Amino acid sequence: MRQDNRLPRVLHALLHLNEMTNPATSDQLAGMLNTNAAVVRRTMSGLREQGLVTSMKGHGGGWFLAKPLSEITLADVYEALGAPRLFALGCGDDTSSCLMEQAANSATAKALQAASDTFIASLSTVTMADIAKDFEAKMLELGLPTNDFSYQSGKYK
Amino acid sequence: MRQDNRLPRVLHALLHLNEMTNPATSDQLAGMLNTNAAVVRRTMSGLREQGLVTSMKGHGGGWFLAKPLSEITLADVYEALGAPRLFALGCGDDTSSCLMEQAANSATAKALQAASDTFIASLSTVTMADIAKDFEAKMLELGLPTNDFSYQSGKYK
DNA sequence: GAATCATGTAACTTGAGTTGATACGTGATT
DNA sequence: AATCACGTATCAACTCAAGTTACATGATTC
Repeated sequence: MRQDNRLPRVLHALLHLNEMTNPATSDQLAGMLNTNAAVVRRTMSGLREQGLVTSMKGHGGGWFLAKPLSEITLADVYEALGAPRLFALGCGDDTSSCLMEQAANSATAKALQAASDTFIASLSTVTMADIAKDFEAKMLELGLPTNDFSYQSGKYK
Repeated sequence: MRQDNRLPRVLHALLHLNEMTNPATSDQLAGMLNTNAAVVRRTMSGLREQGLVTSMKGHGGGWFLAKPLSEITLADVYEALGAPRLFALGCGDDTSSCLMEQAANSATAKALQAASDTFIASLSTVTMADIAKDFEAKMLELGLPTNDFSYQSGKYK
């Protein structure tokens, strides 16, 4: 399967939304994320349904945060995306009548379950605000003004 | 992407090999794993290279264990398969010049790394012999003789 | 109220990678 | 010499995110 990059993508989008004063259109976000508007709408729709962001139609419309980043954990975002399949690995078919196969599948499933638990737990401990803080720290480190978001030739400033 | 079931499949195969007195042909294993001989050969080739199993050509040839199950951990098997990609999720493109994207990708990567570490650690603590023991326990529980491996109409006995 | 902007959504194509299937070469046994 | 079985290459099938296009709907502006 091709890689599913929706999670890091949406995290990226939320960071940008946090820095904007006006709603960002799907086209603007698409430019930031190097994709197109339809993908943005499709991907962000889950976040809207979960109340993480709001979208408005018409002139001056677009996307904006529905709550502060400090109240959004990475786990919230992952869930809002529909908790997409985490693993490329499967644990076999559980309908087999072979006891050996059941034992093999069960052993695989246990390891995957442990990994999944760790993943969710890891996401739960981090808020979007934490990521924003990391970003700002790096900006300072590079000697850049933290209010300059013209990361690519000022294209989206 | 389609799910990668090589790990549970190979575990299943190893359990069967452990119970056989003669080498198992690829065709026999294919029957046990509900696939075909070419897939078996392809999938098992990594295990042969890592010295977990041996294969012999010609009359009476086939696959057999190169070491006892107690000396094979699930991590060994996973590595022998080439440590196939674990996640369906990606952590984004790390060549981006956008610091926000880097922060988003980094946060995703951390969670994936933690999950991967847990997965490998979990695999490392279990040997194939442990799985075989689980299997035998279930056989006893069901009141079946532990030396009866005719799990499907005695087809492979 | 007409034009424009922007979301909402559907339909189709593309791309990556395991799996399934077939074929054929090579070595070992009888 | 015939047969068995592995070793390997090739090709099609299937899955699902991502890319793309198109069009309907609603909100704003003039």
